[in-house]
Amino acid sequence: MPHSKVMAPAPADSVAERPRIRNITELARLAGVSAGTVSRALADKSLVNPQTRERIQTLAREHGFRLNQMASRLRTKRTGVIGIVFPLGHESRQHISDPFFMSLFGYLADALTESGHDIMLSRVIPGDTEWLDRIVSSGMLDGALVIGQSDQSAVIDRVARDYLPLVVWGSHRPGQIHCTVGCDNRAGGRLAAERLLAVGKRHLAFLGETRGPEIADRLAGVEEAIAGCPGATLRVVPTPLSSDAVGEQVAAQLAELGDAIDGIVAASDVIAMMVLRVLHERGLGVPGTIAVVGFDDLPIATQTVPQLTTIRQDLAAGARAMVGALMQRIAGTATPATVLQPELVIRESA
Amino acid sequence: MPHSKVMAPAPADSVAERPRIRNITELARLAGVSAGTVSRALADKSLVNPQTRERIQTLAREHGFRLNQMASRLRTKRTGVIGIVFPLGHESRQHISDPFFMSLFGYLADALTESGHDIMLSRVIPGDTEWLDRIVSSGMLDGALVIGQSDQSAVIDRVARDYLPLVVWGSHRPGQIHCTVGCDNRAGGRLAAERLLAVGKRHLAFLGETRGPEIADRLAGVEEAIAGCPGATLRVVPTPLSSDAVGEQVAAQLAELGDAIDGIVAASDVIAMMVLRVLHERGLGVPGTIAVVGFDDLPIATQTVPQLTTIRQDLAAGARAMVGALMQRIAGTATPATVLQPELVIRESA
DNA sequence: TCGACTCATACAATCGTTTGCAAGCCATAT
DNA sequence: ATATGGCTTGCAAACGATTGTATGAGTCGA
Repeated sequence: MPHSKVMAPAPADSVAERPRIRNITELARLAGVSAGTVSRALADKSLVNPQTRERIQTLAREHGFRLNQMASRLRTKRTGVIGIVFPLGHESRQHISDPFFMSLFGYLADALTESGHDIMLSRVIPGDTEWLDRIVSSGMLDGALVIGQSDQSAVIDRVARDYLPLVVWGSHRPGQIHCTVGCDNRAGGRLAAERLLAVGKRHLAFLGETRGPEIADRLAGVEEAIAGCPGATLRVVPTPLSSDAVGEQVAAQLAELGDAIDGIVAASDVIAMMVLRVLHERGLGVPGTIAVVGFDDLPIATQTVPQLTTIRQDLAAGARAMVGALMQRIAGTATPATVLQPELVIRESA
Repeated sequence: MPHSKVMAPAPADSVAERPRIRNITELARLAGVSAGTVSRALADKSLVNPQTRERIQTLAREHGFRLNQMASRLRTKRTGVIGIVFPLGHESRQHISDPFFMSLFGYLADALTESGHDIMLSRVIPGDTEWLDRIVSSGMLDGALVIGQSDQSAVIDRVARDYLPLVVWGSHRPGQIHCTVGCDNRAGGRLAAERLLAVGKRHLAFLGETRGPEIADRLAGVEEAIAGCPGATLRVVPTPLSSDAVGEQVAAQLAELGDAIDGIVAASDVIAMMVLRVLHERGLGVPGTIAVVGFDDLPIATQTVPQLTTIRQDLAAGARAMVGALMQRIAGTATPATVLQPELVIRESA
């Protein structure tokens, strides 16, 4: 069958006038050299005569010629693409536009493009335990970054056993195989609770879904602080990190808690933001009646009313650490986990 | 089997034990067939005997074998990857984590993965006029989606002239070559201003950077409404959509405007949010003293205090329209622009 | 029993680039 | 004049999957 090509709506311009150069061989014929030479010239290899190189490069530019990446990547076995994945184990309704994910993603994107890599965002099919296997063995990636462990630590560990170029944002646990970068969530939780205790609050609630190690560690930190303060109490309320209905859920939870509490540690700024809104609607003063501490210090934390007191994770540094570790692993060197120190940022809500 | 013995999670390395299968030929030898047959079997082609097919698929699964995507894509000339780009023409400090971008991106990601496509996020080098050329001729993409025209309409048009699979979120202008999906920004601007006029405000300010067609259209709509209302005045203040220092900038601008205004049309919800925060700090009542209308109706619009009255763009519908048009264009059919109708959402701020 | 016909599989060319090796050219040293 | 060696360049074999065509083994009817 002949090549049936659909015609685009009549274009006509200078570039299209010249016969389209479709591959390196055609360009080679045009330049009067061999394909190999063109390849080397375009790659700026020193083996070709500077004049020839310049001539070929000019020709390529004039004809708007670009190398076919698929062929090149097939040959070199380097794709220049890094996968970024956001596992949604226990919260399949969690949206990709989750602010935390997006913030870290933005920093990662900056760091990766800086080092000349493209980014592929991979879909995670909820309920599938092979999600990471599919992604790393797709043959499209030089390496992968996973944002958040969710409740998928076991899956990640299994893959990490024989796939080196993999770095994960999350908590490091003893015996864990995969390389993590993340903050000391336990210390962060402790800081949050200590702040509330310091401003005189005694009856705290923790809002967060503790199935993943990160949030669990934050809760552990809170519990530690509580244990160190006689008379202090803690209620734990499972609240998903973010989803469509989380607003109403928070409202219901707070209504149920009633007057039993005077301080809240939210597992994330997003949850804290919803909490502030609900408290405002119920006419409860923040921080007077109930004080609130968030976690993450996302940009939105400064935009809430009142501004959010929160635990800062340095995501820019975290992203740099992740990319650095990944590059080492791509080069073949295993890397240890990185633990960043969280920091209490005092604003108005506690 | 004797007493119940706790099984250490059987190091499922039954996979790792066997010699690693690296390509289709090795798998073929193992299965005692030819490479071609394996290829067809894995692709579920009907030409192979069902038994053979099943046997090969099982073998592939046991050995954790996946096709090399690069090779496959080189051969078929289909990549299954769609590029998503965010041009940053006049606002190079605008961050990739811009909430509007991320919201639309989220919907696009959903729609694209639904249709079995991968997503590649491409970097735009500020100050480079070849950014889109590089992206579309990288050979990695089946098509591209551009989010926002910024001030790059000319560049986009030039590329669209001979690259069909390209769809852009933004405004449609007469004579424009590239296919857009977007809302009627002029109508949206008019709705916003009319709302302010309807609640008795007469001295309005428009906060937004009007170099791109979208914001310019919104302003045009506002001006239309003003023109239809004797005694109404308008001040236009160029405010970037989002960047690191935009908060302070808004503060300075509002301070300068002083008491000259009683209503604000913000070019986006993000700007509106900053405006609310600044007004609150300066003790100005919203909507009493100054009423505020945003644009976009992002999720954050319901989280502000007071909740934001804004112009809703249906991003979910927009994303579906973009992906639909792109699929048609990939198949070779040109598509017309889609214009969605914006809608006034009245909350508390105006 | 033989040709026609199916069905399943093997063969081999192809996608476009990269790269080790060989070959050609030219200048310099012997 | 010949050998030596440095630069350039050409040649051809990969990379791994896909697919049109050819081949071989059965099956069936006459």
